[in-house]
Amino acid sequence: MELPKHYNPEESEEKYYKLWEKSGFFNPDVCKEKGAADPSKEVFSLVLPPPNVTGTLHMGHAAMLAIEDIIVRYARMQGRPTLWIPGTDHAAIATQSKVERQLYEQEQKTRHDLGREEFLKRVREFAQGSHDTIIHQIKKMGASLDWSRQAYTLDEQRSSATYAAFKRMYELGLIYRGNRIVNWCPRCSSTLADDEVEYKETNAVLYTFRYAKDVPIAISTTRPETKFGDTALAVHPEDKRYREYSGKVYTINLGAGDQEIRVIADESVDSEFGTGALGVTPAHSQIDAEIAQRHNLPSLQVINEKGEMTERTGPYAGLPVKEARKRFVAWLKEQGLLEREQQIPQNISVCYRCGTPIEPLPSLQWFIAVNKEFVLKHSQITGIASGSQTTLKELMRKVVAQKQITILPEQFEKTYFHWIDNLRDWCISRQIWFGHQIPVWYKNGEIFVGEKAPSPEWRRDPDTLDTWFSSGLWTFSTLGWPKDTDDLKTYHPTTLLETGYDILFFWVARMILLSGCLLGDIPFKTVYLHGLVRDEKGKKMSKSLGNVIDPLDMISKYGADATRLSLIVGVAPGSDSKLSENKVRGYKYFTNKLWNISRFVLMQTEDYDPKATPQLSREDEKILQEFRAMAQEVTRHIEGYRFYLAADSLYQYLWHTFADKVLEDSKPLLKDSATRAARQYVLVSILADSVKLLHPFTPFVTEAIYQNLPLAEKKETIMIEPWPVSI
RNA sequence: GGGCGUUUAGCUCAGUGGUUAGAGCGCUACAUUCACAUUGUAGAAGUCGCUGGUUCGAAUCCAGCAACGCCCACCA
Repeated sequence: MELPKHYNPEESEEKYYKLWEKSGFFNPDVCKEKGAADPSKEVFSLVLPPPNVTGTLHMGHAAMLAIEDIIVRYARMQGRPTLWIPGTDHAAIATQSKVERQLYEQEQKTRHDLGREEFLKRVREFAQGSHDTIIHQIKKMGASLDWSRQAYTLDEQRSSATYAAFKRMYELGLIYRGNRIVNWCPRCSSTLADDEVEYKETNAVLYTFRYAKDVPIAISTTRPETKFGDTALAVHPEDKRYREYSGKVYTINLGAGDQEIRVIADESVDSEFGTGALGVTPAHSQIDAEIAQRHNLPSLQVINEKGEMTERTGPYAGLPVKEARKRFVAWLKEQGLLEREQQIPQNISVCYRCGTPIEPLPSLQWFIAVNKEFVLKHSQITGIASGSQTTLKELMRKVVAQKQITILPEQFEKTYFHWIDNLRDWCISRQIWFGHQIPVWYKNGEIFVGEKAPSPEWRRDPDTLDTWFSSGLWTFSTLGWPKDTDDLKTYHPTTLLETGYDILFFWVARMILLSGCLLGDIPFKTVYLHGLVRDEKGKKMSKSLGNVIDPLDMISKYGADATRLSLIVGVAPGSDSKLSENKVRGYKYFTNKLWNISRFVLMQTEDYDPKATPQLSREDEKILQEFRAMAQEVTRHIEGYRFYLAADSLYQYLWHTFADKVLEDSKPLLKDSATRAARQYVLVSILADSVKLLHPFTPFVTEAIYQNLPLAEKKETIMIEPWPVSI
């Protein structure tokens, strides 16, 4: 059969993805049924990190899909029962803000103008649209996901898992409600978890002033307007300058009534900074709150959830913080209290979603206690016996420290431990509407935890859960938990988690926490982290820079196979990579080269008998041996997650050995009837095994070639061909 | 402030103690009715960041330094 002169990706991609879906082999149950998977072999399971339903997929998603599909197709060709679960994430804050922005741009309305129900309807519509686009894009990449098991963090089953998880952790005493300093985003009007806060370098003014003329110690601050909430003045215990004042109490008036300021000594004060004295504002600073706790100081809230001054601040009440700062500094000057104004660089904390500066506030919120002891009933965790006491932090640390979970590349284990060691309680309540509404009900000071109210008089907590709480259940909520399903027994813990290093804390660590707590087990055995896909200059791709390369664009211009290769080759695990259209084009040339290699072989083997076993020459043997050596090397690279080297070896071999040397040398031998049959055998077998080795990387072109090969026995699809070498 | 990483050809990157350091892209010259011009052949191009050490031998191991990048951290 003769192939067309140039490979046409579009045609193959359309045709073969349909064939694969129809075959059912994406589903391990079908593979077992039809004999394509060996039930006695170790299962391979992987969850797709669910993309956010905030829009469309970018090159980072494409790279993730390429890597995971390589691993999954390889496992499947090993004959292992292989499950890759697809799904999407509702991404609470991200999605809600996106719809809010649209609503404001298009209709100048806020979510409050629509009301909770109507607004949520809009968000759901938007999410559905994004979902459909995303699924289409995933399929375009050739990802071999089991669509029969598709999940969504906010669908019925995942929601009931989320509520069940909350209830169990509440009963274990690990979820509690508390009044604590939280990271408050005034724009989102919601709390944020510690790791949802980012830092931005800015220039700030450091004001040095005295509370009053008779207070002997000046303080320095960049937030003078918070000083109405000060209840102490802290100095270092060793600081000789201030030792004599320790314990004194001053009554001051900053223009909003009397305040008592006690001079205290605390180790946490840096005597080198500013005047070496710190105004303690327990209500608006985490560190001050800790000092206040140690010294039993009262806490006065002077800024509210809207970022305005509270009633307590008298003439300043109702003013936005910036305005209050301006007026208060002017007042300090008038009073002759201001000693110095100084420009300093400062890292301010901002919301990771909208960039608005964070306002630390005391607030009544739900938390997960990471240091609290609890009894782990059934434990599969090394070093923690069933029924023994542990803490979430200990559990998270142990599974990695004892190598029950391996993180690759290894350097990220250090980052992980560093994070665990600094971990504080996780604030999981959010004051937004889109998401899982907290399953807690109130009536006359009583609390009931459950998905449904015991009777109609109970009022539900209006807040929703942090999106990472539900996605943290992903490895088991997708398998049917809290029900004890066959899927859960068969596929959990999952074999591998493959994701970007940027969500190591957000997601990976949370999955370890929640799986450990709720199942007493690890969620996955290995974590493989990939880096960011940047533009050709190494800049982050972003709409505002106009340097975004769209995966669908690349696929339609150069094909999915070329796009996949361009995201794999030259990309070291865990490090960022650079992508240019030129690189994609280069791999398009390769798919075409492969196509023409096949065209040549097929043209030379029209009279080839696949059942014959011709006598091979020494040269023939040598060529086959060289191929086998390469095939083993490729296999070892895949086993070691070195996909960049595996793909490169195949590229080198096929182009510069097989095409440039073997095929060229074969031309005379094919013309000679004495050597023709043996050479045909050599070419067909190397080509057949090569497309199998390449199939995980470039599934479409290899399927197209496979379907045309003159083989004695052929499967329905190359996808279920056994891997041609073992190591 | 703490931690992590990177530094090899113009560009992107391989190469974890052993002969003259490799690939892709780019560049130069030549070829071409041949499976493929989305091609082939040949070629130019590197004091392997710097300094010192270990060794018969170092891009590779060790120490120090430098530049760049990233992560964590509420010097208020």
